[in-house]
Amino acid sequence: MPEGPQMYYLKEQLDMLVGQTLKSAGGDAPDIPFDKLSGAMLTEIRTFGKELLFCFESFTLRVHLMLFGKYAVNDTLPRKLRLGLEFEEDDVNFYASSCKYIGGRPDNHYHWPSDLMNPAFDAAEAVNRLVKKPGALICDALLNQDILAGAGNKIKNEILHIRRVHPRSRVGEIPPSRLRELVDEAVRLSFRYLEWQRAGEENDWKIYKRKECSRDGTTVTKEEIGGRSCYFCERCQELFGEG
DNA sequence: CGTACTGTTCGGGA
DNA sequence: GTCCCGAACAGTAC
Repeated sequence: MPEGPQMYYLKEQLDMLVGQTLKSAGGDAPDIPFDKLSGAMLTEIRTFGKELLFCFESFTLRVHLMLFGKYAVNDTLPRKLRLGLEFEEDDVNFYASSCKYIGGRPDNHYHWPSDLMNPAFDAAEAVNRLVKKPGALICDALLNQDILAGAGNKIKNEILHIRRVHPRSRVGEIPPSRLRELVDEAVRLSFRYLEWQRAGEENDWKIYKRKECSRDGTTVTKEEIGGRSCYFCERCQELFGEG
Protein backbone atom coordinates (compact mmCIF):
# COMPACT_ATOMS: atom_id res chain seq x y z
CA MET A 1 0.00 0.00 0.00
CA PRO A 2 2.68 2.46 -0.88
CA GLU A 3 1.64 5.91 -2.10
CA GLY A 4 1.64 8.93 0.18
CA PRO A 5 -2.12 9.15 0.79
CA GLN A 6 -2.26 5.53 1.91
CA MET A 7 0.49 6.13 4.43
CA TYR A 8 -1.26 9.26 5.64
CA TYR A 9 -4.42 7.22 6.12
CA LEU A 10 -2.46 4.58 8.02
CA LYS A 11 -1.10 7.29 10.31
CA GLU A 12 -4.69 8.31 11.09
CA GLN A 13 -5.51 4.71 11.97
CA LEU A 14 -2.55 4.54 14.32
CA ASP A 15 -2.86 7.87 16.08
CA MET A 16 -4.38 6.20 19.14
CA LEU A 17 -0.85 5.00 19.91
CA VAL A 18 0.35 8.55 20.61
CA GLY A 19 0.95 9.06 24.31
CA GLN A 20 1.39 5.36 24.95
CA THR A 21 4.63 3.90 26.27
CA LEU A 22 6.47 1.20 24.36
CA LYS A 23 6.50 -2.03 26.35
CA SER A 24 8.62 -4.01 23.91
CA ALA A 25 9.87 -4.02 20.35
CA GLY A 26 11.08 -6.86 18.16
CA GLY A 27 11.60 -8.14 14.65
CA ASP A 28 14.39 -8.84 12.18
CA ALA A 29 14.92 -5.30 10.93
CA PRO A 30 18.66 -4.64 10.82
CA ASP A 31 20.37 -1.90 12.81
CA ILE A 32 17.56 -1.30 15.26
CA PRO A 33 18.62 -1.44 18.95
CA PHE A 34 15.48 -3.27 20.04
CA ASP A 35 16.65 -3.72 23.62
CA LYS A 36 17.02 0.01 24.16
CA LEU A 37 13.60 1.12 23.01
CA SER A 38 11.35 -0.06 25.85
CA GLY A 39 9.95 2.62 28.13
CA ALA A 40 9.95 5.35 25.48
CA MET A 41 6.75 7.29 24.97
CA LEU A 42 5.37 7.85 21.48
CA THR A 43 5.05 11.60 21.11
CA GLU A 44 3.80 11.78 17.56
CA ILE A 45 3.26 9.89 14.31
CA ARG A 46 4.14 11.71 11.13
CA THR A 47 4.44 10.88 7.47
CA PHE A 48 6.92 12.06 4.92
CA GLY A 49 5.84 10.97 1.47
CA LYS A 50 5.53 7.20 1.64
CA GLU A 51 7.36 6.98 4.97
CA LEU A 52 5.64 6.48 8.30
CA LEU A 53 7.51 8.01 11.25
CA PHE A 54 7.04 6.91 14.84
CA CYS A 55 8.50 9.81 16.81
CA PHE A 56 9.71 9.16 20.34
CA GLU A 57 11.46 11.68 22.59
CA SER A 58 14.98 10.79 21.54
CA PHE A 59 14.63 8.64 18.44
CA THR A 60 12.40 7.94 15.45
CA LEU A 61 11.40 4.67 13.81
CA ARG A 62 10.86 4.92 10.08
CA VAL A 63 8.70 2.40 8.22
CA HIS A 64 8.44 2.15 4.44
CA LEU A 65 6.15 -0.56 3.08
CA MET A 66 7.96 -0.69 -0.27
CA LEU A 67 6.02 -2.71 -2.85
CA PHE A 68 4.86 -5.64 -0.76
CA GLY A 69 4.78 -4.41 2.82
CA LYS A 70 2.04 -5.60 5.14
CA TYR A 71 0.97 -4.61 8.62
CA ALA A 72 -1.46 -5.65 11.33
CA VAL A 73 -2.93 -3.59 14.16
CA ASN A 74 -3.66 -5.50 17.36
CA ASP A 75 -3.15 -8.63 15.32
CA THR A 76 -0.38 -10.66 13.72
CA LEU A 77 0.14 -12.12 10.26
CA PRO A 78 1.64 -15.55 9.57
CA ARG A 79 4.98 -14.37 8.20
CA LYS A 80 8.34 -13.18 9.38
CA LEU A 81 8.06 -10.15 11.64
CA ARG A 82 10.12 -7.19 10.47
CA LEU A 83 9.15 -4.71 13.20
CA GLY A 84 6.71 -5.20 16.03
CA LEU A 85 5.83 -2.43 18.50
CA GLU A 86 3.94 -3.39 21.63
CA PHE A 87 2.49 -0.46 23.52
CA GLU A 88 0.49 -0.40 26.77
CA GLU A 89 -2.90 -0.74 25.10
CA ASP A 90 -2.27 -1.54 21.44
CA ASP A 91 0.34 -3.02 19.18
CA VAL A 92 1.32 -2.83 15.53
CA ASN A 93 3.33 -5.26 13.43
CA PHE A 94 5.06 -4.70 10.11
CA TYR A 95 6.18 -7.32 7.59
CA ALA A 96 8.19 -7.23 4.34
CA SER A 97 8.86 -3.56 4.80
CA SER A 98 11.91 -1.37 5.21
CA CYS A 99 12.29 -0.24 8.83
CA LYS A 100 15.04 1.98 10.16
CA TYR A 101 16.16 3.61 13.38
CA ILE A 102 16.83 7.32 13.23
CA GLY A 103 18.57 8.99 16.14
CA GLY A 104 16.86 12.17 17.35
CA ARG A 105 13.85 13.97 15.97
CA PRO A 106 12.92 13.69 12.29
CA ASP A 107 13.17 17.42 11.60
CA ASN A 108 16.89 17.06 10.97
CA HIS A 109 16.33 14.38 8.35
CA TYR A 110 13.37 15.59 6.31
CA HIS A 111 12.53 18.63 4.22
CA TRP A 112 8.82 18.92 5.00
CA PRO A 113 7.99 21.37 2.16
CA SER A 114 8.73 18.53 -0.32
CA ASP A 115 5.92 16.37 1.05
CA LEU A 116 2.74 16.65 -1.01
CA MET A 117 0.48 16.14 1.98
CA ASN A 118 2.33 18.27 4.50
CA PRO A 119 0.81 21.67 5.40
CA ALA A 120 4.28 23.10 4.74
CA PHE A 121 4.28 21.84 1.13
CA ASP A 122 5.64 24.53 -1.19
CA ALA A 123 4.47 24.19 -4.79
CA ALA A 124 6.73 26.91 -6.18
CA GLU A 125 9.72 25.23 -4.62
CA ALA A 126 8.68 21.91 -6.16
CA VAL A 127 8.46 23.53 -9.61
CA ASN A 128 11.98 24.88 -9.08
CA ARG A 129 13.23 21.38 -8.34
CA LEU A 130 11.61 20.16 -11.56
CA VAL A 131 13.11 22.98 -13.61
CA LYS A 132 16.55 21.93 -12.40
CA LYS A 133 16.11 18.60 -14.23
CA PRO A 134 15.42 19.79 -17.78
CA GLY A 135 16.66 16.59 -19.39
CA ALA A 136 14.55 14.24 -17.30
CA LEU A 137 11.40 12.61 -18.60
CA ILE A 138 8.41 14.10 -16.81
CA CYS A 139 7.19 10.61 -15.90
CA ASP A 140 10.46 9.97 -14.07
CA ALA A 141 10.68 13.39 -12.43
CA LEU A 142 7.21 13.05 -10.91
CA LEU A 143 8.26 9.82 -9.21
CA ASN A 144 11.42 11.36 -7.77
CA GLN A 145 10.79 11.48 -4.03
CA ASP A 146 13.29 14.32 -3.63
CA ILE A 147 11.03 16.40 -5.86
CA LEU A 148 7.53 15.28 -4.87
CA ALA A 149 7.58 13.10 -1.78
CA GLY A 150 4.59 10.79 -1.76
CA ALA A 151 3.83 10.58 -5.47
CA GLY A 152 3.64 7.02 -6.81
CA ASN A 153 2.95 5.42 -10.16
CA LYS A 154 -0.82 5.78 -9.90
CA ILE A 155 -0.70 9.46 -8.96
CA LYS A 156 1.90 10.04 -11.67
CA ASN A 157 -0.22 8.55 -14.43
CA GLU A 158 -3.39 10.25 -13.24
CA ILE A 159 -2.03 13.78 -12.96
CA LEU A 160 -0.33 13.57 -16.38
CA HIS A 161 -3.70 12.60 -17.82
CA ILE A 162 -5.70 15.21 -15.90
CA ARG A 163 -3.31 17.99 -16.93
CA ARG A 164 -2.94 16.56 -20.46
CA VAL A 165 0.82 16.06 -20.55
CA HIS A 166 2.38 13.12 -22.36
CA PRO A 167 4.63 11.06 -20.05
CA ARG A 168 7.47 11.06 -22.57
CA SER A 169 7.78 14.87 -22.50
CA ARG A 170 11.07 16.30 -21.29
CA VAL A 171 10.77 18.52 -18.24
CA GLY A 172 12.73 21.31 -19.91
CA GLU A 173 10.29 21.42 -22.83
CA ILE A 174 7.21 21.84 -20.65
CA PRO A 175 6.19 25.44 -19.85
CA PRO A 176 6.66 26.21 -16.14
CA SER A 177 2.98 27.07 -15.88
CA ARG A 178 2.15 23.53 -16.95
CA LEU A 179 4.63 22.12 -14.43
CA ARG A 180 2.89 24.15 -11.77
CA GLU A 181 -0.44 22.64 -12.84
CA LEU A 182 1.00 19.15 -12.46
CA VAL A 183 2.34 19.93 -9.00
CA ASP A 184 -0.96 21.43 -7.84
CA GLU A 185 -2.82 18.46 -9.26
CA ALA A 186 -0.54 16.06 -7.37
CA VAL A 187 -1.60 17.72 -4.11
CA ARG A 188 -5.28 17.77 -5.07
CA LEU A 189 -5.31 14.13 -6.12
CA SER A 190 -3.42 13.06 -2.99
CA PHE A 191 -6.14 14.51 -0.80
CA ARG A 192 -8.89 13.11 -2.98
CA TYR A 193 -7.20 9.72 -2.65
CA LEU A 194 -7.26 10.20 1.13
CA GLU A 195 -10.97 10.98 1.05
CA TRP A 196 -11.65 7.83 -0.95
CA GLN A 197 -9.98 5.82 1.76
CA ARG A 198 -11.77 7.55 4.62
CA ALA A 199 -15.07 6.89 2.85
CA GLY A 200 -14.11 3.31 2.03
CA GLU A 201 -14.65 3.99 -1.66
CA GLU A 202 -12.88 2.48 -4.64
CA ASN A 203 -10.32 4.63 -6.40
CA ASP A 204 -11.84 6.29 -9.43
CA TRP A 205 -8.83 6.26 -11.76
CA LYS A 206 -9.33 8.00 -15.10
CA ILE A 207 -6.42 6.46 -17.00
CA TYR A 208 -4.44 4.12 -14.74
CA LYS A 209 -5.06 0.50 -15.77
CA ARG A 210 -8.02 1.54 -17.89
CA LYS A 211 -8.75 0.27 -21.39
CA GLU A 212 -10.12 3.54 -22.72
CA CYS A 213 -9.43 7.17 -22.00
CA SER A 214 -12.17 8.46 -19.70
CA ARG A 215 -12.10 11.78 -21.56
CA ASP A 216 -12.46 10.81 -25.22
CA GLY A 217 -12.67 7.04 -25.35
CA THR A 218 -9.34 6.59 -27.12
CA THR A 219 -7.69 3.24 -26.45
CA VAL A 220 -5.23 3.71 -23.61
CA THR A 221 -1.57 3.19 -24.45
CA LYS A 222 0.39 1.23 -21.89
CA GLU A 223 4.12 1.51 -22.23
CA GLU A 224 7.18 1.24 -20.05
CA ILE A 225 8.83 4.64 -20.11
CA GLY A 226 11.72 5.41 -17.80
CA GLY A 227 11.47 1.99 -16.21
CA ARG A 228 7.89 2.22 -14.95
CA SER A 229 4.51 1.55 -16.53
CA CYS A 230 2.85 4.54 -18.11
CA TYR A 231 -0.83 4.61 -19.02
CA PHE A 232 -1.76 7.49 -21.28
CA CYS A 233 -3.95 8.77 -24.09
CA GLU A 234 -2.10 9.59 -27.32
CA ARG A 235 -4.89 11.92 -28.34
CA CYS A 236 -5.49 14.16 -25.35
CA GLN A 237 -2.05 14.23 -23.71
CA GLU A 238 0.35 16.68 -25.33
CA LEU A 239 3.93 15.65 -26.09
CA PHE A 240 6.41 18.45 -25.42
CA GLY A 241 9.68 18.20 -27.34
CA GLU A 242 10.64 15.02 -29.13
CA GLY A 243 10.18 13.04 -25.94
C1' DC B 1 0.62 -21.48 -12.65
C1' DG B 2 3.06 -17.55 -14.89
C1' DT B 3 3.09 -12.71 -14.84
C1' DA B 4 2.63 -8.09 -13.26
C1' DC B 5 2.99 -4.71 -9.83
C1' DT B 6 1.29 0.88 -5.85
C1' DG B 7 8.90 0.99 -4.47
C1' DT B 8 13.70 1.66 -3.25
C1' DT B 9 18.56 0.54 -2.85
C1' DC B 10 22.68 -1.33 -4.26
C1' DG B 11 26.51 -2.44 -7.31
C1' DG B 12 28.77 -2.47 -11.72
C1' DG B 13 30.07 -0.51 -16.04
C1' DA B 14 30.34 3.20 -19.37
C1' DG C 1 31.45 12.43 -9.76
C1' DT C 2 27.16 10.96 -13.07
C1' DC C 3 24.06 8.23 -15.61
C1' DC C 4 21.91 3.96 -16.66
C1' DC C 5 20.86 -0.65 -16.00
C1' DG C 6 19.82 -5.00 -13.73
C1' DA C 7 19.28 -7.51 -9.48
C1' DA C 8 17.40 -8.01 -5.13
C1' DC C 9 13.84 -7.72 -1.87
C1' DA C 10 8.98 -10.30 -1.41
C1' DG C 11 3.23 -10.67 -1.28
C1' DT C 12 -0.83 -11.09 -3.74
C1' DA C 13 -4.09 -10.67 -7.54
C1' DC C 14 -5.41 -11.97 -11.97
